[in-house]
Amino acid sequence: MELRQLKYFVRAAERLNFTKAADDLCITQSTLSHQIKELENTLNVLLFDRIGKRVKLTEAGEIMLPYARKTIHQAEEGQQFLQDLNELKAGKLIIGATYGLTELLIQALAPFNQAYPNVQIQIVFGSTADMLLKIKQYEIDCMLSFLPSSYNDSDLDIVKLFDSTLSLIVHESHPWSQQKQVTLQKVAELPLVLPSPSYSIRNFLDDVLAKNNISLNVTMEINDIHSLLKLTNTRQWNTILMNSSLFDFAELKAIPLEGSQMQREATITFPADVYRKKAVVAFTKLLTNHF
Amino acid sequence: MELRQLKYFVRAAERLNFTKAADDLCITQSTLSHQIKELENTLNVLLFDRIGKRVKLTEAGEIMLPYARKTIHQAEEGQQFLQDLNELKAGKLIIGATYGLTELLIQALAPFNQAYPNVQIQIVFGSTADMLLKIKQYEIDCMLSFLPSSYNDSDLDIVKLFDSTLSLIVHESHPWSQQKQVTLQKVAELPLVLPSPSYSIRNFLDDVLAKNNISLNVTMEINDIHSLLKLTNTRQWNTILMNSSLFDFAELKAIPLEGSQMQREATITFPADVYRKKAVVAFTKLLTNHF
DNA sequence: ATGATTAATCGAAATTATCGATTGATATGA
DNA sequence: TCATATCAATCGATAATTTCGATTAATCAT
Repeated sequence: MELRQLKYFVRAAERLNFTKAADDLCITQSTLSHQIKELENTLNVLLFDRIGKRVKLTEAGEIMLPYARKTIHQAEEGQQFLQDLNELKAGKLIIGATYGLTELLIQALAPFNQAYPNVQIQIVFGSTADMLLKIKQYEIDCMLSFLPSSYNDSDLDIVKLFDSTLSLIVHESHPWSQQKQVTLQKVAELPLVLPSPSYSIRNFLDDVLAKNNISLNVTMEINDIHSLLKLTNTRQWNTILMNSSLFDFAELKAIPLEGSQMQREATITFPADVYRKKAVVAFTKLLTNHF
Repeated sequence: MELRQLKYFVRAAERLNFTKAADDLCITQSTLSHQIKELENTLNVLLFDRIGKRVKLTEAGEIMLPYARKTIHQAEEGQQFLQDLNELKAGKLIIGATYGLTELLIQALAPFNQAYPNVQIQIVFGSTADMLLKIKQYEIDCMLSFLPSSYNDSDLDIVKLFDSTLSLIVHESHPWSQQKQVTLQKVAELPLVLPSPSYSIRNFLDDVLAKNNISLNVTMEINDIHSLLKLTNTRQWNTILMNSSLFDFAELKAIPLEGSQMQREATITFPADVYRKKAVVAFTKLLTNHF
């Protein structure tokens, strides 16, 4: 059993297609087949069911997969530690983020990159659920999301960044733009463009609406936050977002919605009990110092 | 970086003497030196200080050592789990069954659990059609049902367990309780409580009745086999079931119905052409040995 | 039927690990 | 101080392993 074989196995298990997995790994399908077989021999157990031209994990394969992942990760963690020791002259930081925190992320990246120009950054956007999966599979180093800091999972370490309030976003020329608060009832009068139901903020909003038995005047749905703000900037529509999603549109105003259940926590989440890269610590410090 | 190299490293770090470590590992000192150097190259850091003929861990080596140990351990832990699985010290068995075979299933489960106490068992009751779907989607490992062993489906592997005969179930105090057979005509005279039409045995029975143009005196329908037997045990009603459904009611007698089309095969069915878990094989052996 | 897709297999080539012998450095002890 | 023993590094040769490319056989979709 070698790390190489475990890496091949994990990729094959993820793809459930030897040819494509081999492609990913930059080896031939023949090599992959051979090495998987070799691994199966040393483990004395079949890892894949070969059903015709299909492959599928056996029970043993399902069991071995998380061990393989953990083994590989463990080795890489040690390597990462050594690299960090080399004074952040190298390294890689993989950040997951939900779309609602795009603006926060982008604001944080600029100073981080200035401070550590040699740290390679990789951003992965996705849903909170996607991210949680990736965190557990060690695919990302940390994630920015609206996860309650009370969310209970011993595999996770969740740090609160700030509270964010569900807000009506209007152009500064809008008659309400100077108001300190606004009720949902009033918002129902306005023409709105909202984020698609695939966004967690939309689910949050829909929950609130259902609880208060209010329905809105939704003229458009769109699955990109930046486009949403651009449309609001045309003065033709208004939208609803967490106020933290609004950053560098100088002409837009966020008016918090009145009510107690309108707040969510923006948090940064890490896999618990594993060594935290220097780059991750630096990035986190940058974020928390900001608030 | 390979597990082999990590193992060499750990031994060398423990011995702080390459020659002796190499001896322990059954390789030559030359090989050990070479592989350590290779590891140092991929990690881009020196793991040992070579002071004259002495070797001693560097700071990096000290850091890497626990990671190397953990990595190796992680891999071996997975291997151990698979080994256990192979000896049925672990594992999971998902069995589908139709309600009519509840008693058979329960009788088989006790000795199985005694033999393999660490195998987790999950039972899924449902109709034969449900089960067939689940089998094809690999959601269950096997199913117990009254499926004809001649049922033709290349995706399935069907093994006959025994023949079961449609029977009148009466209390031992019933005047007919010593009879060897009884005709459907006679049964029509008795007050009956029958399984609901959602059960396959009921469909089977209804088919037989239609073919013979007989109708019964049904006072109650109930969708639970055990309750059916309890009601029969009160002497107030009688019922009709496959004789194999009757197990541990000592005071009840099953009188086979006369006729050639009264038999059905109890079978165990597997998805064909896929790896069969050790637990499945053991469970099947236990069942077939019983008959 | 037919063509496309996929995993297994086989022999050859490339790469890598291992060995044995040697070297050079350095402790140790007379 | 000098000989000797010990130890890791190095080198060239060999053995083992990995990888590749081509082919086969099975099966899936049309």
